[in-house]
Amino acid sequence: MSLPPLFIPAQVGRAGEDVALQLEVAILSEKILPGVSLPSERELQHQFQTGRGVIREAIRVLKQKGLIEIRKGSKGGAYVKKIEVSNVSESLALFLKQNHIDPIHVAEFRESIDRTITYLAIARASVAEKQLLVEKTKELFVFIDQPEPDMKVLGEMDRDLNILLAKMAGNPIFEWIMRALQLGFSSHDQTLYEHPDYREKTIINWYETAQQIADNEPLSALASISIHYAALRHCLAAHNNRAPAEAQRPEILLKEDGTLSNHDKVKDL
Amino acid sequence: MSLPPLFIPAQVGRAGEDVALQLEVAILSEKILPGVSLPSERELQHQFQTGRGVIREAIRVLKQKGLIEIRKGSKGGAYVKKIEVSNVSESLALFLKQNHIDPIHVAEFRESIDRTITYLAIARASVAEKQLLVEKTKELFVFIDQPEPDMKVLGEMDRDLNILLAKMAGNPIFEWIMRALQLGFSSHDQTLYEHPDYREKTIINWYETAQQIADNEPLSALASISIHYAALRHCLAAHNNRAPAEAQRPEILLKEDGTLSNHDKVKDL
DNA sequence: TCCCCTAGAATGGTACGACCATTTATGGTG
DNA sequence: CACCATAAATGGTCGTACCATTCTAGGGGA
Repeated sequence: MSLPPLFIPAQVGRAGEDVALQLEVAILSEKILPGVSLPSERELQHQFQTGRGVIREAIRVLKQKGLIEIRKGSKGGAYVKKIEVSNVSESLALFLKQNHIDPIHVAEFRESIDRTITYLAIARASVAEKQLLVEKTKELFVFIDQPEPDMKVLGEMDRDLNILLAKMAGNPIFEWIMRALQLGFSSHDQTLYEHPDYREKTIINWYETAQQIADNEPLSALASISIHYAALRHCLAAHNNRAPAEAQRPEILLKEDGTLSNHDKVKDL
Repeated sequence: MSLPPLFIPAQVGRAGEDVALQLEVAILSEKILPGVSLPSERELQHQFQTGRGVIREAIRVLKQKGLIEIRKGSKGGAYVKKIEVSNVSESLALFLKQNHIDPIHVAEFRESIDRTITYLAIARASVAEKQLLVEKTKELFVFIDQPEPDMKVLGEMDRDLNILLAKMAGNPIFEWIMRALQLGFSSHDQTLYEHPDYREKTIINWYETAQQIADNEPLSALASISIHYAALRHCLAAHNNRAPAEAQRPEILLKEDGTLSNHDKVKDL
């Protein structure tokens, strides 16, 4: 109760956006703190003087933005949470996905990021963190010589290693970028792990890089990274030759074919 | 019509997510192309065998993800669009806002990106592009010695220069990242332009960098960039000293104060 | 014939009410 | 004291009605 009620009635026509905006402001300005729930939908409905549908749509938007988390049942509701890197990464991943980025460009970008991350990690990470990285890379060795390794597990370990390293750089933006890249192209490093040859080399390379990071040898570590990406480029080139896959983007369909209804313009499954 | 109807009825309990997911897959797999609209809400309602509210919530999610654009009226509907950088930058900005990212981290990230971009631009851009960059940087000189420069125009020119340079790197990812950064922190480089001293130095530095790129002198160009960011760091440090702004994040409130209703836990306006 | 303008249709936006499903708290029963 | 049934709170779904906006087609006037 009380409260010059925090929220004011929404204007019609864009009530949804209005409500979402007011709630977002309240959250970002920390008038509602992480861990606390927003009022229930029915309560908000009263405060905003609007229909419940509007409230629900606004809440969906906030949920999508990663600002809140929704729980069902008694004591349920929309709980404010801290934005986490993983939430934000999705949009970049989506973006990269829909724009058909050439894997070679992704590799190039990642190499650039990786080099900086490595450099920073050597300078900033604690001895314990560096040692942890080495230990984690050691775990990869169980995959060597296996004829049929569990690619899912291997990919996940690789991903975790990359994120761990990014964290060690001590700059959250790098972690964000790395997570986004992993989300968008989890299948990416897979190409390297597919061939037993490359797999072994890549795993050894990971271990050596970690060791060089732990030993504070930036030049050696950067050299290892160069080797890794040279292998990746080589591998990608081989793939491309096998399947040139022109991937021409279809142009936007114009609407002059007025004879078709919307869902007739849709490609068949 | 036709169609083994593209979409299948949604399960209850999480129908909204289900619908959103199916629509997203249809869009990302290009079963529905950019510029074409999804079926109307009422049509989707039939295809998914669900209520209209569910459809609307799903559509809100897609809109928030930046996958579609909604138009009212006849021939209105949810039109698929290509994802644009603005969506990425919005979530990036949101992330930085709620997590109180240190500007120094942004600068660090940008420096890393800038160095790679410069390196690539020297290797890949055409002579004409490089000359264009030089010409554009020359235009900055009109701002030197002006006591009250139009910061808006200056900021815009700086932004365009950055994006132009990113384009010259010949890898779209760098361009997009640069655009996102510019949109997310347009105010960022402003700090450098605010002081007449730094302003002049920064402008001269831009020109020198462009010239060195045109002359294919990567090492000199990288040195110039280092100087630029050293100045930026210095400038940011000065700002921080003036306003330490501890910005302690309040810890998550626990729920043991069961006597208060949800909206009583909210801070007053 | 040509232009404008209005009426209708299509579509998203809002409101309300009912009921279901899930979760938590409460209190009774063994 | 432990366990379980019941009630209450809350999000999730459905359906209907109506409003607001936009496009289109057809009619009326110049």
